[in-house]
Amino acid sequence: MGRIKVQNSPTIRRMPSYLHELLRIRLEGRSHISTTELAECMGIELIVVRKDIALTGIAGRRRIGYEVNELITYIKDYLGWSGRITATLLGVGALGSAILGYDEFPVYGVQIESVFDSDPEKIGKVIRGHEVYDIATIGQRLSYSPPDMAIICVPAVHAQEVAEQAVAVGIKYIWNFSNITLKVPSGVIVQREVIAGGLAMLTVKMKNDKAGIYQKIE
Amino acid sequence: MGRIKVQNSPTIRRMPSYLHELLRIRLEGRSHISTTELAECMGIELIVVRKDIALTGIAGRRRIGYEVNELITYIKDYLGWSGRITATLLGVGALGSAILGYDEFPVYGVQIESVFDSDPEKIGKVIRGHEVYDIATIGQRLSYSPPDMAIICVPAVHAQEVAEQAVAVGIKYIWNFSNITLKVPSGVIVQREVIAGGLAMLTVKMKNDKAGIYQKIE
DNA sequence: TAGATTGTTAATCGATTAACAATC
DNA sequence: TAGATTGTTAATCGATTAACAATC
Repeated sequence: MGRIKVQNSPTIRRMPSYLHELLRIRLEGRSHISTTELAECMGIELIVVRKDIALTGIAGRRRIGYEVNELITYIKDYLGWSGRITATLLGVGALGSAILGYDEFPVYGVQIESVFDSDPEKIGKVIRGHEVYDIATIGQRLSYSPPDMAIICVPAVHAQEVAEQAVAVGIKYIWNFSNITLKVPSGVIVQREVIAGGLAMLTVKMKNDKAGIYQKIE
Repeated sequence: MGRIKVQNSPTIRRMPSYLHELLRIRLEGRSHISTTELAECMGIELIVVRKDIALTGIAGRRRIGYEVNELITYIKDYLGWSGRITATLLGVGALGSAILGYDEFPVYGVQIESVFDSDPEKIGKVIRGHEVYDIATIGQRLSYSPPDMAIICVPAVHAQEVAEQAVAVGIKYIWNFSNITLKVPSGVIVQREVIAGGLAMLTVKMKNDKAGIYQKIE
């Protein structure tokens, strides 16, 4: 059974918060920000922010700080959020619907392209602008050009089965909102931890076979 | 500005998963479980599970393992989930509604007692069995006997204001689902991190003024 | 007994924190 | 210049991992 280790996971957990704050700061029209100020407005120790920002590899200007746009780019790169991630939502119950309505996904580069459910009441209906497809048709609809990620919001009893279907069509990332640990083949990354207040995905960085935030990979 | 430090936070993050798994195992009618088996079925390293379980202070039986019911009790105690936590839900939009419908809250001892919103369309309506009250009446309704926790699901622009109202009525824990960092008086614990796949609250253990998972306390 | 498991102690590793150098 | 800030190196702390003792 292989495992993946998440490196710098505390830093990775904080990164989305920096990103969120920076996006807010950019909206205010600010062009530069110092770690001093960022630490102050986020309630995090200065040295922590400094170390985290340093990890992105960005160069700052002494006495001035970092260019906001540039820092946003560096953090996105660090998190692997710079490219667009296409996603399919599997299960559009209460939580799935809330996720579908989360209007900051585009900001983070996540684009939900399709929505599936097994409830005949929902199939064919349009929810938040997305037509709901029958989950039984997932192979037929997605295997030609699978999205990067499946967001699993089905009840726990169906989660494993649905995850396997997702893997079968070639999906490589699973964001698992169900209550169970999913067993998927090696190479598929299952993310089970979520940071609310941002609904941020935790980026997974591979390492060797050591401990950390694990997912069983079989 | 004071700060709180979370001790053993990696362990605390894992505890709800153990709890969830144990509840499942108990439903199967099992009376005992070994860390070997628990580690195997959860995909976590044996030694990690062993250390975590040891932290709860439970005594096991060699060659047999731990009594499932007892272990559940010890983990709940460790997390501070043994007593019942009363809660009020502030904001019943898509996410709030999903939270309201989360049927495992009672398992974890969280009891949502009241629901507030500011939308005239929703006030007075009954959503998932709860009458929605006007958020403007929160002081009048809750200050006599405030719940332990406020679950904040209002839009980011209102989150700070709503948090302050919650604090004003005497609420001591805030579970913040909004996108912003809340500024609250010292002594109120704001939890911003959530583990999905369990929607588990992260228990906060106080320590001295060192680093860790912080919340600004002012 | 042998082996599976708990229980405990020590070693290692990595994250946090402190201290200070560099410089605009 | 003085001071604010970045940048860097070292020290400390705590979590993970390894090793092994105890025992049913």
